[in-house]
Amino acid sequence: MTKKPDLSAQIAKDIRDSILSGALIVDERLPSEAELSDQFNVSRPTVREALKRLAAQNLIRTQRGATGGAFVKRLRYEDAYAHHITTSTLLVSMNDVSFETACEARFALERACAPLSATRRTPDHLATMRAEIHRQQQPGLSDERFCDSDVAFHRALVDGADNPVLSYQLAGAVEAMQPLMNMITFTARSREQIITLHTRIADALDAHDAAQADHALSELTEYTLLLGKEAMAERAKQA
Amino acid sequence: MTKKPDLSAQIAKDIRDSILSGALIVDERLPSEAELSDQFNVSRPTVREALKRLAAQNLIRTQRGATGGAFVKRLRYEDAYAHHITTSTLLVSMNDVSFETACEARFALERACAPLSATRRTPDHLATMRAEIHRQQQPGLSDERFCDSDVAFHRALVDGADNPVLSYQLAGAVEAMQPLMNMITFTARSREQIITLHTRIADALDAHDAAQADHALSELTEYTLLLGKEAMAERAKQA
DNA sequence: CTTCTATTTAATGTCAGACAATTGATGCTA
DNA sequence: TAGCATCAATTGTCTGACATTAAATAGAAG
Repeated sequence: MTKKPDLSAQIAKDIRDSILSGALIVDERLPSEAELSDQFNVSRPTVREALKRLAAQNLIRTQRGATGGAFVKRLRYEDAYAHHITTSTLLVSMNDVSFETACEARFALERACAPLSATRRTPDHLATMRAEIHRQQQPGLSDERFCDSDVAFHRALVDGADNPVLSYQLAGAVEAMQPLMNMITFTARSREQIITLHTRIADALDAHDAAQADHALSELTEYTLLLGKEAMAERAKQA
Repeated sequence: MTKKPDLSAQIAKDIRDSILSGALIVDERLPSEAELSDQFNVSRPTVREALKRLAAQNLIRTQRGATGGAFVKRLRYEDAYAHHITTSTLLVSMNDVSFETACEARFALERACAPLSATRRTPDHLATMRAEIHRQQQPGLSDERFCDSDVAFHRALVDGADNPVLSYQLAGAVEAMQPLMNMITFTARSREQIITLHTRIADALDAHDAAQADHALSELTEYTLLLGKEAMAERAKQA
């Protein structure tokens, strides 16, 4: 039952808890590395390792110079996004999540956004969606670019709900699917099908028609699952 | 436009990219700290800071001893959960996300799970939900405990969908709301109301009735928003 | 020959002290 | 007052050492 002491991890946990509990507030300066090593009775390198751990989690930022030091960082969506996406992607790839599971999660969440997006989408969101649809129609587009555009389209849909919490959680599900989507070979016919559905979705949001959007998204879910199943079968045959 | 070099951050990025790209696979051993300091032409403490960053992101684990070293870590849901939840919580609290926004996100996502949960929930999930409902009826229960039970109830609902990706993304939205929920004072009457809706949800899932579950969840959303609005008004009055 | 034990060894964990680089603050000068 | 040089505090980095851990190995006992 003896735990594994790891001073830098313990110290990081201590400070992290202080931030989480509100004992340390945003932009507050932590004691200097020298002071911390006194307080915790460890050497400066050990304190530094702890601080680097916190920095990796976007909990603090450091600044050099006379008035420098480590400061509690206001966690921004942009910073959290990158982390969230890589974690989600790794979770999917390292735990052998099936195409079906990832696909189901993604579209279930997107359908949760659709009604809100139908109400709140701005002309800007619609313009982005139309632009991506247009891009998807380009003849020489590689499969990978097609996927990129697909993600951009869906991101606009989600952002149309104008709820940053939703956007954040969704980003993980949408981006985590991309590696799986990239395993699909999109034929001209399947692209056409997808673009038709994208257009129906954009039209529905344009018309503030949540039911239509939901219906088109449902069809898109089914179709994507079918494409995935085909791609997996193809892959299995080659092995 | 001069960037800020920060060797340990750069090295961490290098290694992280190698993991993300698949150049380093799960359980593969990284070079020793001494070898890494040679490769990157930096000192061992700098390498260590980089490795600690990666460890904080659950990307590697380290092991002491003769055959020890740093190994690419299989990212587990349990590990990712804790990180995801603290990040989501901080995002909400540090960016002044309103009760309405967080609540809307949470219930929109839960409603996305409900149809799946109506199909797949096991007797185990139902039992958990019933147990939490029972707990919520206890007379002396503190508001905080009531919230805990509420979270547990909804977690069971989400887990009933039997989709780990969904559960993961949802956990962030549900847990991030807890601090906001804790600002609410639950009267006997409001608890009764919530318990009634929880019972309707459990009954609906029991009967595989997705429409009923959705309807009850919709009512619960409205009611929670109302409670939140009252709590915020109360709070504003006192200030 | 097998089994247990002691030793070796390679790795991470920690420490101490030093110097470099950065940057706001201070004080001097014109 | 404005501009400039200096100072001081702090993080960033390096060197070298020792402590701790745990597998592998060699040796002793049965």
